[in-house]
Amino acid sequence: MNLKELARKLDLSPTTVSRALNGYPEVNEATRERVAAAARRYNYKPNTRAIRLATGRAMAVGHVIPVATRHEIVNPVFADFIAGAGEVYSRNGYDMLLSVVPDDNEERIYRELQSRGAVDGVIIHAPRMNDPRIALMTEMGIPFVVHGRATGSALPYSWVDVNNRRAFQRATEFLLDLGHRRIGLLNGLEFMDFAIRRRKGYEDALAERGLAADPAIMSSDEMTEAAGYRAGIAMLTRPDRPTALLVSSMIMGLGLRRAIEERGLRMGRDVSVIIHDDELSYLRNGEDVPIFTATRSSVREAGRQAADMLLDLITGRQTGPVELLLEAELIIGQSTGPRPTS
Amino acid sequence: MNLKELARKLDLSPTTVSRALNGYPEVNEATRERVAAAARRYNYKPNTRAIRLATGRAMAVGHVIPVATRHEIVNPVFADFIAGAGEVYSRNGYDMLLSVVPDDNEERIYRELQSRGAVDGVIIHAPRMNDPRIALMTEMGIPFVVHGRATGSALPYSWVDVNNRRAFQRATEFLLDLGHRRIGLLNGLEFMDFAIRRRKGYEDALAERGLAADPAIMSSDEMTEAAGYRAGIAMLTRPDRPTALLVSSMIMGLGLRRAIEERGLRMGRDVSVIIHDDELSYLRNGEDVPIFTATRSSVREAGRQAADMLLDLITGRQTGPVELLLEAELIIGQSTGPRPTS
DNA sequence: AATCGCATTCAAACCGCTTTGAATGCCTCA
DNA sequence: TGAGGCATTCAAAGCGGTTTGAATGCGATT
Repeated sequence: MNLKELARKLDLSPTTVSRALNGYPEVNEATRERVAAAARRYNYKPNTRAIRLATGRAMAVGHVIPVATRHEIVNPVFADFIAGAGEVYSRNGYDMLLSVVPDDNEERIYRELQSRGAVDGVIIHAPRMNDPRIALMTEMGIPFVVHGRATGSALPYSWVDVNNRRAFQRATEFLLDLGHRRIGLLNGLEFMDFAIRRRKGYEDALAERGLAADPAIMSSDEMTEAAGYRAGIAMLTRPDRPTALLVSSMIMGLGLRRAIEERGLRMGRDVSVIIHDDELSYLRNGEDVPIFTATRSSVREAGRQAADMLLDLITGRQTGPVELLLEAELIIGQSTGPRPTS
Repeated sequence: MNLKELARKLDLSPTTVSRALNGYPEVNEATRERVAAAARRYNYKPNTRAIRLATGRAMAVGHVIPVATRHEIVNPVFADFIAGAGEVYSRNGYDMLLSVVPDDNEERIYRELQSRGAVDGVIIHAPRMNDPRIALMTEMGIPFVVHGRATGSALPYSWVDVNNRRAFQRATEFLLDLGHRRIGLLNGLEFMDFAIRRRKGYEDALAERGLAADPAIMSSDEMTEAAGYRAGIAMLTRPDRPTALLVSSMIMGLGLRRAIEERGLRMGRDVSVIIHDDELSYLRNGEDVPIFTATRSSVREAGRQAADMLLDLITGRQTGPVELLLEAELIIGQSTGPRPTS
């Protein structure tokens, strides 16, 4: 059952039927009702493909998921980010298009999505420093929202980000207040923007108390369990081992905990740990009592906000760059305590 | 740049250009090359919307990701499964459409995908016992592949699954061979098909040695870190605590390890643990030496296989139900040892 | 020289909707 | 009575491809 057929049954032109169903004002109310009834009766559903071609809108949003070619790693926060964004899309009748792409091949995919007219807008994931994608998107003229920011990018753009600098600054200050002086950092890869900002926050807090960051107890790596373990072992076997550590993710924190326990130490007593908690649904930081003291910010909520913002840009409800900075909470768990005396 | 324009530049008809690009045989080779060169030069990409309308094919595959309404949990294996499937799709020019849906609302979404003509086929995730979606898909006549199986479904259907029963049977036997007699199970939710099969394998192995499964040391829950911890604490505080545990996921295993260590026990000495390892990219089971003894099967590979199978069904390269049972490896790590004498 | 077959190419219809510009009918007002 | 205005409906032209059926040109065959 298509529009033409339905129109014939009603003895109306396709034009009128289309207008009746799409709520145009120039249709007689009686006619509109007749059409609506027939549409219901014959179970008419307009063909999406035709609508898209006719209107020129894709009614779809693209998410390009870069897979680190180096280690084939998929960022675990995507699942929850996308869950949040997906809610918003389906509420608004948009589809979500996912492209999984080796991260050395992203530009081609964006260009293709654009020229094929497959999407009306795009979410940029995992921005790096001076990320070239921002210039690319701007040049292509596709509405886009960045999840995170790209330090060094001259152009204005829309983004949703957590205040990573502030979060890690506060976390560091909290450790300093507990008396810690030797505080290590287990960071993500430091060409990722969020990692740069976290490091900045950490260094700023130390500097403010006249402490210098010690590269020997700062690491930067993929945020996996194994990397957390590896860096943990390396730092904790040093004679001048840190008494506290800042960790960029829950998963890394689990690896670190393994290292701590393997070294016969106790987390929260011998070594204090603060992680960043994205509130991944399958990896909650404890239930009533948090396992880790953490800077916390829901990545699912970020997904919702970014999707909302993007739809605003696509539909023209908003123009020009929009920015949203979410603050992370600092929640106190069992993994921190005063500097051990000894 | 569209087809008409490109044709004009080449001084050819749209027909010929279209055929040249789509590899039809009736085009002169010289012409084909000329067209290909021009397409490259002008960066021509056929408009997806138009192709879809003209051919009636969506050139897209749907993945419906159910989000557990109870706890809002996104299954962490999706990310890697989708990474695997996505590779296959993009190699074949298909798009991947993701719908994130509360799990009580799935049917409507499938019907909609179908009637809107948004996809050519669908992957069914996380099948449950007697899963109604199989009958639904069959009735709607959409090609589909199930990731997993649905015990109790009478209809034939295509699937890709791990031999979960066999994996857990072997794992249990391995523990029995190490002298363990009191072996617990930390399973996923037991309306999920894979969980039913794992339990079956575990019970079969016990029964074969004349042992009965003890419900007091069997749990079934969401596969989160917290649930692993909770079940671990519960079982390990029993006077007749198990000396070995089978765990349905790496993440749960991490929670269990936390419980073990908190109880002052040592994993691999006081308590043996075998997990199931999906080889999630961000959660590798150790690097050279596995942390956990594990039944191992790559979910990313499963994603590739399922996608391949689905495309075969869509294009008609395969008809009728196809089945693929992947065997899990049993890899020995540091989390198992002989039953402690005491 | 006329016919045929083959390799190429093309014009036009079509996919199913939206949208523009025009037409129709009826009522109102001068 | 005729013009103007308004409400309503319609025919036809897109959107950008694919596909059908016909046309063209040319060498080979009779």
